[in-house]
Amino acid sequence: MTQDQQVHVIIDNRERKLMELLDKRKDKISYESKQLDVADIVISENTAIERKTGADFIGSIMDNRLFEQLIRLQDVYKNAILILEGLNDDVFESTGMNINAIYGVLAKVSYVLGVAVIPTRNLEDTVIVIERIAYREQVKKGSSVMSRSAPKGMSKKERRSFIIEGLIDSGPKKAKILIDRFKTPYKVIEAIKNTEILYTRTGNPKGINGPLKKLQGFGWKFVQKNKEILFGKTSTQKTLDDL
Amino acid sequence: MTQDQQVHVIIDNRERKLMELLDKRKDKISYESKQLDVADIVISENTAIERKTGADFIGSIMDNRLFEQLIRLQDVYKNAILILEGLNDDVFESTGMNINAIYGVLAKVSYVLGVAVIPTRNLEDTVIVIERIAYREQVKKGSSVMSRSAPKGMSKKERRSFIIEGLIDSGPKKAKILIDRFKTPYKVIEAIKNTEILYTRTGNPKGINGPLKKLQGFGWKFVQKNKEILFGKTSTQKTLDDL
DNA sequence: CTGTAATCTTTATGA
DNA sequence: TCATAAAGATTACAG
Repeated sequence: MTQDQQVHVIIDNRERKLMELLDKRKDKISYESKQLDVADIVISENTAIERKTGADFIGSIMDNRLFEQLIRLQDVYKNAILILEGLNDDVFESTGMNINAIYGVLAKVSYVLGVAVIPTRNLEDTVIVIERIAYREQVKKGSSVMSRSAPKGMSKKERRSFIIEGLIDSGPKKAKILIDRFKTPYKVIEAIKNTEILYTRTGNPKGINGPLKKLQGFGWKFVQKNKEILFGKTSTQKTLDDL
Repeated sequence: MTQDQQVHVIIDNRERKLMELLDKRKDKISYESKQLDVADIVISENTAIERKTGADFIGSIMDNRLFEQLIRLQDVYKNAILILEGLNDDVFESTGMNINAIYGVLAKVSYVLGVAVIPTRNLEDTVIVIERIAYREQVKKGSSVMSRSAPKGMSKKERRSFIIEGLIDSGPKKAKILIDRFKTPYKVIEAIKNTEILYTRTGNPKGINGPLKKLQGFGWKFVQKNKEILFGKTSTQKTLDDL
């Protein structure tokens, strides 16, 4: 899969270094530069990022600007993200600030305020994070691929897709299509059962006929494999009988 | 802010090193050790922490346990916190994992899943974070501590057995019984379809009748739940027809 | 989770 | 119509 879809973000015009790095990734991500007064990077209507280096972070704690900034960020954008860049030993040591206080703030930001905190090592990594978030927000929105292990908070539809995914030879995409069309796993299986493989006169599989016919993405291989899995059949080869 | 009040937490009994460090801070924080199945540190009824070192973090991404763990954590405790301990250069370099993947996971955990991520440099710092969070929960907010035998997720060891496991109320053992008896997934589903729930004269479920009757461990709850998932509504309430 | 390879479906094209 | 090739999409697997 080549995910060459471009994403687009808005960068505060003071983030020069960041823009330089983004220029090197023009094929993946494009940006426009603006004067922003609440965030450093805007991903979408709902999502924006505040970027702080370790020193910035400590500094903004000291002069009490941090919470003001983050609260404003949250006020404007539903998904407020704080990228903490290069919060390493040096920063902890070079500042006269109490370590307890630093972690107290971190705890408050992430779990009381509810701001998503993402630590990065440097600006290069920050670019990666921006790209990933933008990709998720702009391209992958709504293709929730659930991991095969959480049969708990799933809705009935999700659970059915999940069952189908395990029951037949398919991934999440096809499973969803099938459940959307046939509603229940049993109906899906019935549909597969009632779908026939068409052969050419010379005996080569050509296509399918039946309930799955009108759906996109389901061909004779799919039917053959799943019939084998579900019903144990092996040879559906009826070449000469039809004549 | 000097905290005179003691705080109390529950630590999973495998976290020996952590307990050693906590022992040195007896005046600030007390703890009890338990076998926890969903978190590493429990702060209060609503708040619990999963602690992962950099290597743990990468490892749990690779074998897909991370999201399962975090979703369960979130499911049990309203405030789910992930402490990322020592996620430094070494970790990034020593693993063959793609950096994009690592940051993709971080982004998903913190801003899609909504788990509070707090980076620390080492175990000592982790202790500080635990203390700060406990202090906030217990002293500042006056919330009570104490345990809560967490609802266990079904013990699925090797999830690689058979596809019937996708059925809602079936782990490996039941799946094996069903396959042993009915051979193919389709036959299993047919068997469930053909199994009726028996009701008392007053309309309460009593037992089952049909293919699953003679198998051990399959009752009306199993049939009811799975019929609903597989076939949709189950108005199989036929109490008087049989008379 | 991401990136790449493998697999499958569909469309296009020539026999 | 059939067979093959190319293109597009999805799934499988490794890191």
